[in-house]
This record gives sequence, C-alpha cells and structure tokens, in this order.
Amino acid sequence: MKSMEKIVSLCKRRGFLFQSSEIYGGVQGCWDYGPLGVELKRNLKEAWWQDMIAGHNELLKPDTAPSSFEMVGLDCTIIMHPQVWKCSGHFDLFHDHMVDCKESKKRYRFDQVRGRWVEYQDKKIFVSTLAEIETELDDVRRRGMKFFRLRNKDADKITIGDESITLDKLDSTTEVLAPDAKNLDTLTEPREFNLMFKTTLGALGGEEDATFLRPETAQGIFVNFKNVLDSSRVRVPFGIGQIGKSFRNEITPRNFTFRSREFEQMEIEFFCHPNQSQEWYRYWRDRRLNWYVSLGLSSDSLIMREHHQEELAHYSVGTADIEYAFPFLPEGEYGELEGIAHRGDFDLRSHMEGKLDPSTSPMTVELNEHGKPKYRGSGKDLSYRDEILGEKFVPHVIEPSAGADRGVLAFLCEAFTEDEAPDEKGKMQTRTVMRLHPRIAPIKAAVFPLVKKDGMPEVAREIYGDLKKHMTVFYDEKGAVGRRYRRQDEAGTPFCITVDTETLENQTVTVRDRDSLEQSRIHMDELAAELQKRIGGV
RNA sequence: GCGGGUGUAGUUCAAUGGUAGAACAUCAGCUUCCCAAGCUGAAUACGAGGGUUCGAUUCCCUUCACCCGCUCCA
Repeated sequence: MKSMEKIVSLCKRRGFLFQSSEIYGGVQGCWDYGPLGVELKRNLKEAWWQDMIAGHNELLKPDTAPSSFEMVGLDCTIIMHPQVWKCSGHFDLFHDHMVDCKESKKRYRFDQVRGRWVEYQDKKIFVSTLAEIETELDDVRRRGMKFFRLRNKDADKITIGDESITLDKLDSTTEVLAPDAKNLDTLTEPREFNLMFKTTLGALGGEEDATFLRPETAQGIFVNFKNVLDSSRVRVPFGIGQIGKSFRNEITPRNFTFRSREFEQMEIEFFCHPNQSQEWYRYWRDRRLNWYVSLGLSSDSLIMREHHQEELAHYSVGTADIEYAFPFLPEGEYGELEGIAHRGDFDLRSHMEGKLDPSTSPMTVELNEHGKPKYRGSGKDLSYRDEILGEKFVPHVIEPSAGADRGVLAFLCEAFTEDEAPDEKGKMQTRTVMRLHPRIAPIKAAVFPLVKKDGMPEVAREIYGDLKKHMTVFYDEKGAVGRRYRRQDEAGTPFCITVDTETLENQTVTVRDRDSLEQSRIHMDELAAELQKRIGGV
C-alpha cells in the first residue's frame, strides 16, 4: 500500500527531503533536499536539460516534429524590472481581492462574485451567486424569494434588476446576500492577497523601488528574446529553455512539496511561425508526456488533460496539463506536473506594445481610464524577420512548463514499493524499495566487500575509487551484506557490486540488480562500461 | 483563512502532575562467504513561548508545524 505517510517518513529518514528550518519549527510551504534528494533532483534537472536542450540535434528532424529546430538555454535573474510583471499580467492577476463570508466561512474572489439587486416592498437587497451565466438569473430569483419568504405564486411581487454586476462595482457590501449565506452583510472587507513575494531593490528603497520575486521563469526568456536572437544566430522555429527558482505566496501550501512557496521550474518557450503553432503545440504536448514515461512514470498513473475551450484564453489554440495520480489525492484525481500552453503572441507583443487585453480579438493594448496604455511595454521591436520567407512576424509561443519539485515528488511516489520476502528464519519481512529509474537514482552503484577480511575491503575500495570517476557510488563494509543491500534498496540504488572470494581469484565481481535481485558476474575492468550501459541515457 | 485532529529519540509508537520506555534504525567491538542473523556496549526525544503549581512532557493560554475537510490554486 502506497501511503503518503510512509513516503514522507522514508524521505526524512533517508535524507531525501526535510522541512525547511526544522529546528525552529519549520516554515510552511518550504522544503529542503537532503543528501539523496539533492542528487535525485539534480539528476532529474540534468536529464531534462540533456534531453531538451544540450542533447538536442538541430540537424535532424524528429519523427513527430513538423521540422527540425534549434534549442538553446538561458539563466535569468529572479529579481527583474517591475514593469515585467505589469506587462505579463501577473501584477493584476496576482493581486486578488478576496472576501470572506462570516456565516459560511467561505472565501470568494471579490471581482468574480456577481449578482443583482432584488426589491420587495420597501426593501432592496443585493443577491449574489456563483451560478453560471445561463442559470444566474434563476438562482438570484430563487434565493431572493427564499430570503423574503415568498412562495412561487408570489414570484411577480419582487423586482429583479436587469443588470448582472460583480461585487467590486458596489459601494458597500452591507446589503449583500453572500452566495452561501442566509443573512445579509456577512462579507468581510475585501482584502488583498498578494501571491507574488514583494521585495525592495536597494538597501534604502521605498515603495517606488518595490519589485517582486519572479512567480515564473518564463518572463526572463521573453524579455531576452531579442538578445538571444542577436547573439546566437538561432532561427525560428527554436526554443529557449531555463531551469530556476520561482516564488508564489500560496494561500494554502499543502501535500508535502506539491504546493511549495519556493519551487523550481523547468520551462521552454518555443517560438514558431503562427501558421505552424498548432502542429508544434501537439508535438510538444506528446513529447513531454513521453518524457515522463521514459524516466519511469507509469502511463497508467499519468493523464493528459486538455483544457476545455472555455478555459482557454481566446488567442490560445490549446493548453494541456500532464497530471499524475499522486497518492495524497483521492482515487481518480490527478495533480499537475507540467502545463503545455499555446500562448500565441501575447507575451512578446505585451512586452513590445504594452500589456494586451486577452479578451479582445485581435488583441489590443489594455487601456486605463484616460485612454492610455494601462501598462506600457518596452517599445522594443520583438518581431522576427524570416530572411528566407521574406516575412516579418511576431512568433507564436508554445510553453512546456514543468515543476521540478513536483517531478521529483512524482518519481519518489512512483518509486516507492514494499514487498515481502522471508528472512532466513522463514519470517516474512517487508522490503522497502525505491524503484527509481537508474538515470535519476541518487546513487548509481554501491560497492561492498562480502566480508571485512581476507583482503576483500582493499579490492572493493579500489573498485570504488575507479567507479567514482564515472558516477555517484557508495562504499559500505559494515554489517551483514544483506543489511547493506536493503539499505541501498531504500535509497533507490539500482546496482550493488560485491567483492567475494572469487574476485580474489579471477577479478570478477557480482552485480546485484535492485529490482530482480539477480546477480551476474562481471570482470572488474568492464564494470564501468557495463554499468553505464545499464544506466542508459547519457 | 475557517473547522477538526496531531506534535515524545533518526523512524514508528508507549507511559506519566515528581527518575520518560520499547521496537526498528544509527555508532563501536566481536562474529559473519550473498539479501534487515546473533552477542556486547554506546549515543539520542517531550515543537516553541507564556501561565497555573513547591514541581508541568502531562493542566490552561498563545504560537509554529504537520494531517483531514472546506477555501484557494494565475
């Protein structure tokens, strides 16, 4: 049985994950990687970088891709110019105003709750509802009548306002019947929930120097688009990848590292011709799903969830989430590992012209009450000139955005297995094994002398030293060999190399496989090559 | 942010208004030729702050963290 409790406890016990600042009681939503965890996470990030960026061959067209393409990397700062977040839309989106209902204890986005004025005799109240647009009027009528204790036959005695308006357009909430309340005036004052971490540039900085820790790494790529074009001779279609920390002040961090306040992203912004964006979207969506499977996530536990048309910004051809059946979720529910979004030209154009209004088509710059751009863009030309087509255009963007910490968590959950094997007394013992893919396993191989005598430790140490030049290895000569095997099972080490009597005679060692428990005999000199073959990847 | 629950050793759990125990894990030694064996020994814990009390890990308050449900999740 995979329980989150067991996984969390193993992570702590073996040094995969610790709570941040634990000796002071911990900090909500912050987690540290221990000695094993840091290797696992590094391996995952390196596998991503290798498979997406460094190892990409721009000369060959992948089978399923519309054409060949280039990939380059980037590493941007966490603190950026404040205007970046205004034009990206994060400044507005992350400054939600929320109200709490004192009666129902529910919380609502202030600008998302709508309703109508309802009048009966001398009394006028504002009935709010979360119902869909189509059923909104009926819901307001029903709740309004209930409030005034009217029967169906009295339906015409109340007057319902023609206009459906949101709470933020009201002067006060004292006459408001909250969506889940029976009484009036149960809402608190709207309060700001700032989901971005505010910080200050410069030691003496005041409010005008305020900026934010980035809530995503993507914007660093967009604002460097021109720099990359000018310096690296890449041509559309091409992608820019980045791995780095991002910060979101989550209201309710929970579920171990799944929703952390400080987390690491692995993002690609892929720039292509608008006419080809749909094909590229499908290519990246399928390729990214396969990547997780190739590293050992079971396809039964993964789903690709395409967002419905109504969830999409109008400029987007599609957005899909790759989701994993985390053990802390109820049966049949999935948590997001990665989102692949078609972003059109929203980002590049917003950084050129000023923040666009995504609800307009074609998109125009969002204006303030004076008819000026609400947030001014950089004014720099971020379009692309295709010399072959003789065409100038703003590329469309496909964004595969993965959470590194969520990936690590998914692989930990997937790897955790318990099986039962009889010990030498015939008593059943539980064996805990982390079946991590050899490519991401923190330790690739452990080296043991079978016993701590007869010159076996000396030979084993020599092998250890040689292997260390090629991969992460672990040396252990303490206690019974069975116990040492079990320890490595919990760490997810795929191979254990044991020096025995035969080694002293013919220089062969046994290689024990973590999953099959099978042992094969290999000559010492071939060990590094053989292990690298079995680990796969690069 | 709301409601409920839980905080004791590295882990999983006991007990107690007056000296805090166990199992496994860890370390040292002996033993050991292939899957958590055995023997001997060792180290290690009451989340934090305040209050009540002669005395608090235990009772009370506050706080922090974790778990469950709601809420939120661009």
